Amino acid sequence: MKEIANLKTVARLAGVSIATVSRVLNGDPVVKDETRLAVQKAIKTSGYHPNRVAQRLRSTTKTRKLIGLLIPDIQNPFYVDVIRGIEEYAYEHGSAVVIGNFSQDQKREKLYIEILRSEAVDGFIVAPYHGKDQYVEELIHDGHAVVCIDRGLTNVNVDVVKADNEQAVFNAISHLIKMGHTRIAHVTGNPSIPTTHERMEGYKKALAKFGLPIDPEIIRGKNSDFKSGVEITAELLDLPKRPTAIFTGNNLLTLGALETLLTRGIKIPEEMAIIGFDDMYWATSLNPPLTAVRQHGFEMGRRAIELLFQRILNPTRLTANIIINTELMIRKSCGFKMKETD
Amino acid sequence: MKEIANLKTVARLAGVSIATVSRVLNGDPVVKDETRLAVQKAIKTSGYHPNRVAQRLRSTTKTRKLIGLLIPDIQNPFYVDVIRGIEEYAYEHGSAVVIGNFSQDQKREKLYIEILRSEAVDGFIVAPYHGKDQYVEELIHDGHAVVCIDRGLTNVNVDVVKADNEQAVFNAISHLIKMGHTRIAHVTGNPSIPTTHERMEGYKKALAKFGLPIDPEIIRGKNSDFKSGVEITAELLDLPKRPTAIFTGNNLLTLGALETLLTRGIKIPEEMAIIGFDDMYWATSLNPPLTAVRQHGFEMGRRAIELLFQRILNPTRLTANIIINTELMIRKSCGFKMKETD
DNA sequence: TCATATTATGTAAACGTTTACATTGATTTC
DNA sequence: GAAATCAATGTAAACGTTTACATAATATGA
Repeated sequence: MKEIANLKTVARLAGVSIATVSRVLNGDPVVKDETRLAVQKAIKTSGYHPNRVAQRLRSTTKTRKLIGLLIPDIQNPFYVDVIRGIEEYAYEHGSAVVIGNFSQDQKREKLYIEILRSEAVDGFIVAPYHGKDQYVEELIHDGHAVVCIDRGLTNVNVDVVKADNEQAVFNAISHLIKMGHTRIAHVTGNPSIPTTHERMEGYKKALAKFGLPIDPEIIRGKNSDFKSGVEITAELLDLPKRPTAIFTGNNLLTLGALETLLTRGIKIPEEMAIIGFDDMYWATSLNPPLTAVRQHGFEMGRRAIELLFQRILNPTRLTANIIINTELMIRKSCGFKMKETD
Repeated sequence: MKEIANLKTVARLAGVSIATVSRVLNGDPVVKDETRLAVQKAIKTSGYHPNRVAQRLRSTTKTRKLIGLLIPDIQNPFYVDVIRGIEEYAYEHGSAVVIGNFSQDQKREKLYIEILRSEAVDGFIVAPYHGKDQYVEELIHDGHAVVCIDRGLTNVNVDVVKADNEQAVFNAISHLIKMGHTRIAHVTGNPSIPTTHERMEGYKKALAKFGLPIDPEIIRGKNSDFKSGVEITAELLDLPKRPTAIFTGNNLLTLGALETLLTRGIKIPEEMAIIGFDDMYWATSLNPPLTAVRQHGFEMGRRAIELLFQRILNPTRLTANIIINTELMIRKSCGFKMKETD
């Protein structure tokens, strides 16, 4: 390992003390221009780069440009968008991001929180495991800067950036109803995730508004993954009184549903309409192109880290609750039912 | 901020010195059982967690459980698989992962390398920007533990985990030829990426083996993204002498190609067959399901971090070059041509 | 001209660990 | 019974920074 330049090296080279070098590095206006120049030259020739570990250890006061990110499922492209939004902003500000992907597993979430704590990150962006999340609550309680994304926390005041889940699903279901559907299934996600309930609310309210009955038979859910989408769609198809449309609670469920419809040879949208939550990059490459609820993940990530930076600078400011609007991207997967009912 | 327990706190609580506490924490067998018990109790009651920043600062010798990951494009799900493989293993070993997504931008790659260096990570897993990558080479030269993934480095001996790109594409093209295709287009990726060339090699060798001509007109590429896939496929369709099959160089290009085929109303595989590099989770939900080359990204990630850990423990061991086999997943997107030639 | 204010720099402590070395008390050896 | 060994623990330096404080050099005011 090549011996690496540190403050001492630079100080020796410039013929000053390490304090002066440090001052130059931190832009302290007190140093004489002449000295500053000499130091800057020494920094250059020695190839010095500050050691962020030492910096972080030393100063509890300043922000030290490392932030922690806790993601429930990195396989879900929605979170990849979120990550990109966060990372983009972090990059612009010279910060690095440590990512913990806890795979919707609480034990794992806990371990990552411990690691990130002891890495002394400046703050956390978390999509909590659950609306009640003991570990995240502790984090906040202990005075760490925390911003929740996608999901809030019921017991605690905290900055949150999320989508208008209920409204989004309300709009999507309303659209299906206007298309003439009266028997609309809902493939829901993991019930321990707060968004699942919000989306359910929107579903129920839309049915209620149009005076349609709520049939528990066609509201089904296991997890929020591909496999559940496959299985539940199969169950729905086997029902004596089949739905004519399916609303899927996230992008993985959507793909699972599509696979089942495809292998069973069900025509979309003639035999089964479908709207999915999450408008992914592959939605327009599908045949037919998928009508989907678009969450602006990138934007959400960006807003979250902005909030986090603000909180780090001002730990006592009031908590904010940012709701990002969704868009219903109408394409071809639920388009023809209306004609049947003409 | 709640005052946080450190060695001193624990030492005071247990009535010993901080050295003894440290010894207990590191499992030094020299401490008396009685003392060990007392210390362990104090650790528990104080809620002590070691400060990884201080640990990392202090000891250059031991591995300090932080590894750096440099990814060219986190939007590409192939890399998400790789990340998952890495992260899974890291998690099992109590390590954390700092991710830098450099978006195939060399300046950005450089900044992340600097950050990760100064974070004193134990080692790096990198998919280099280019076969010649000055910054990664410097890293290796300076004695850091580095493993390359997906792409090697031409100038330097380094551990590499990659796919058998050439063979993979050779197989895919051979399959198309056996299906009766004689005019097969190749939508290639960004030419600065080493894998692009390896895949091209496989394409050319397959054509050569079957005595088919190589027509530059139908070998086209810009970048490795969705947009390029859309545009190049449109160009191919507008050609006076249209190809009957397309091979796309990565999953983003594939989706782009599919979108164009879809909007133009081209029937797959009757009017245009397609095989894509990268078998993504959405491949079976496509209509028709996509024939694709499967790279085992998760496995690749896992092997890479195994290599990295080995190298950290033994910096002088010979470099390894692990080639992970791919599989051609034959589905429905290039299935019917044979009949036409019957 | 001398005390005082100002400017620029240096000194040393601190952050929380690990670890070489020193110290203590007990035990063994001759 | 003194010397030597051993076991268990403590002391203090070190990692690379930042920063309060001390110091030195210079300028200011009477």
